[in-house]
Amino acid sequence: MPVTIKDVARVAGVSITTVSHAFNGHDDVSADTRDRVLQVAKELNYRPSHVARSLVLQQTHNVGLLVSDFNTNPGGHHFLFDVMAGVHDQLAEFGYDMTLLSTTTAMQRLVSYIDFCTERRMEGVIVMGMRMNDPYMREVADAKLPSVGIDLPILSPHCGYVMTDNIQGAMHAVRHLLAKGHQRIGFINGHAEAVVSVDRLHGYQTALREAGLKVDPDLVVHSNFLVQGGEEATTVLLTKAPDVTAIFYASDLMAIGGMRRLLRMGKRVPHDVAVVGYDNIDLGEWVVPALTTVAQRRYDMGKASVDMLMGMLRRQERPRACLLTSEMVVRQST
Amino acid sequence: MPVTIKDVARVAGVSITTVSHAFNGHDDVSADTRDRVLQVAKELNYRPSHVARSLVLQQTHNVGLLVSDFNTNPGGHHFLFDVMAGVHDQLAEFGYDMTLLSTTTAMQRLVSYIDFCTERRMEGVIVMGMRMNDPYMREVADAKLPSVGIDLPILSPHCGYVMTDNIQGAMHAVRHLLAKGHQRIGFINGHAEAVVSVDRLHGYQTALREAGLKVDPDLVVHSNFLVQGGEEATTVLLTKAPDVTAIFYASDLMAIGGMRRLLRMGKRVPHDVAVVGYDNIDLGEWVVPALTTVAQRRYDMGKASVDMLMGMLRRQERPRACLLTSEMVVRQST
DNA sequence: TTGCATATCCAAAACGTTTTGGGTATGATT
DNA sequence: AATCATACCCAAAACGTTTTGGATATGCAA
Repeated sequence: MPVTIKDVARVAGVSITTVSHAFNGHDDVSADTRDRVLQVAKELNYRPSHVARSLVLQQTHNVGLLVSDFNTNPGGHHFLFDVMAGVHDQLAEFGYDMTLLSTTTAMQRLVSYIDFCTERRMEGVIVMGMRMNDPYMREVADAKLPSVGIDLPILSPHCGYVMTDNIQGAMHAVRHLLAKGHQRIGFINGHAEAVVSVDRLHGYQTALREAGLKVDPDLVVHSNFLVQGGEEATTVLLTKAPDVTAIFYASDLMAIGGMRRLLRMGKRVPHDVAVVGYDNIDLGEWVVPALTTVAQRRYDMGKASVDMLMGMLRRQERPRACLLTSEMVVRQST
Repeated sequence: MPVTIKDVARVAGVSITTVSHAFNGHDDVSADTRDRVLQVAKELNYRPSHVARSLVLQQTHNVGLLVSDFNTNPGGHHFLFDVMAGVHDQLAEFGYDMTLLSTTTAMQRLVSYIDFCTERRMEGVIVMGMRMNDPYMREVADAKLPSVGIDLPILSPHCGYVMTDNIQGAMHAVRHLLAKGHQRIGFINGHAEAVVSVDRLHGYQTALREAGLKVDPDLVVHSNFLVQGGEEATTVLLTKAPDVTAIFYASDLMAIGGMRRLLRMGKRVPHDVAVVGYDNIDLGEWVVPALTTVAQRRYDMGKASVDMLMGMLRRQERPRACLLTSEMVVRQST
C-alpha cells in the first residue's frame, strides 16, 4: 500500500538503483535526474522503508530501554522519567530509536529479555530501575548484547554502567550537616539490595570518620525509599537515638515523610532536627520547610548512558564505569 | 552474524520452508521433523528476525507513543509516567512494541512526525501531552495513520481519543465543597490552551448553577498547573475575592502551592479555606494537611487508548471518544 | 494396474531496500 | 581512427523471512 522505491523509479523513468543513489547522495547520478527523482519522490510522498533498510544494512538503529518492573515501581517516576528523557533525546541525536521494555512483560512473554532484543535485532540496551538481586541481573552481565546499566554497577566485556557518585553525594550531605555544627547525625537508608544504598552508607561513614567522629550503628536505619517508610524509620531512629540533631535521608520521599513525622513528634525542622534528602525531586522545593537535598543529574545520566553505548557500538570502545557528580541544594530544612 | 533460518534448515537437513512451517505450527510437517527442527533451533539459539518478518508480512507490530515536549515538560512525570506504563503494558499484551517519540526531536530532525512513523511503518500512534494550539495538532487530526489522543479531543476518520471526564471530575469536587457548606468557592484553572481546563471550568460552573449559585468571574483565575503558578494565582484570587472559603485547583501541584501560600497569609487549611486538587499525585497523601483531590485513572487511560487503537487496527472499528470516570479522594484539606 | 486422496516436503517468488559489478555514451587524447 | 577516461546509468544479488503452487511418496479403492 505505501509507495515504494519501485514506484518512484517507474514514474521518474529510471532504475531503482538510481533512485537509491539519488536519495543517498551518491555522485554517479546527474544533477538533472537527481532533481527529477527527488521531485517525483516528493510528489508521490515517498518514504523509504526503515524496515527494508534495516534488513539489508543489518542494523536497525534501535536500542531498548529496559525498565525493571515498570508498572509497579512506586515513586519511580521521580527518578526514571528524567533519565528516560535523557536517554531518548540523546538517542535521537544519534539517529536511533528507543523501544521501551519492561522485565515484567518480558517475563510474562516467557522469553528472556535478551531473546526479545535479539529477535528485534536491537543494537544495544540500557537498563534501569534494577536491583542487584534481580533475577535478570546475571542475564545483563553475561549477555553479548552491548548494554549500559544505570545505577547498576556491572562491568563485563559488553556491559558498562553510569551512576551518580553516591559516596561523594552522601559525603557532601554529611559534611554540610557537620559544618552546621551537628555531631549526632542519623542516616535513614534505602533497602540494602539497592546498590546506591551501599555507597551512600559508605559516604556517610567516611564523612563522619573524616571529622573524627565515631560511627554509631544506632544512628543508621534501613527503609524503602518511600514516604511512609521514611516516617516509620524516623520513629525507629528517634527511639534508638533520641539525641540526634540531624537526619540524612537516602531519598527525598523519605525525608518528606520524616519531616512530617518529626512535626508530629513536636520537633521543629530545622531548629530541633535538621533534614537532608537525596534526589532533588521537584516538590522538595515546595514542602515546608523547603528541603535541602543532594541533586542527581538525572537527565545527564540518561545522556551519558547513550554516549557510552554509542561509543561501544560505533567506535568499539570498551564499556566503562561512568560516575557523575552530584551537588548540594541547600534550602530551609538545614 | 546472527543465526538465520537457513542455518537451522541446513543443520536439520530440511528446507527453509519446512523450518518456517515447523515454527509457525503449520500442519504439513511431520511430528518427527518438527521436533528435530525445534531441537536444532534451540541448540543453535535461533531467533527469527522480527525485521525480516515485518518486511514480508507488511506489519511491524510497532506503535509510537508521541509525547509533546518530552524533555521540557515540567511536572509532567506525575501524569505521563503512569499513562506511559499503561500504554506499554497493554501494547505488550497484544504483542506490540512501543517506540517513544517526542515532538521536539521530530522537529529538529525536520521531518513531520507522520513521516517519521511512515518510514518506520508504524501501525499507529498514541499522542499525549499535546495542547490544542500545538502546531502538530492539525497533523494528528488529518493523518491517515491510525491514532489515539490522550486528553486531546479530536475525532476524525483515523483519530480517536480517550480522556478523563473532566466535567464530571470538576463537578464532583465542587459538589463535595458545597456539601461541606461552602458557597464562595474559588477556582484556579490551568492554562486555557489545555483542553482539560475548558472542561474543568465547565464542570465548576455547572455544579455551582446546579446548586442555585451564581457564577462569579472574580472567583476564577488562570494559571499554569505548576506549584509556583498555584501560589501566585492564590494571591490574585484572594485579592479579588477575599471572602472565599474554599478553592478548587485544577492540579495537585497548584493546590500544594496554594496551601503553602495560604499558610503564609495566615489562613488555616481546611479551617479557614478548604482546598481540593486534581490528579491525585503520590505526594498529595503526604503533604500537611493531606490533600483532597480528584483522582484520574492514569494507568487505565493508557490501557484504554491501546484498546481503542487495537480495535481500529485489527477489527476495523471506528475511532471513538472514550471518557473515563474519575473519583474523589477525600483527605484532610477539606 | 490405475487412479486418487493424503501426508510430507520443497523451490521460487515476494517484501523494499543497498551494493556490486558492470554497461554505454561522450569527449578528449593519442 | 583508435584508445581511454569520465559521467551516467542499470541488472541482479543480497538481507531473512512467509507463502504459493506444486512435487513426491504412500496407502487405499476401483
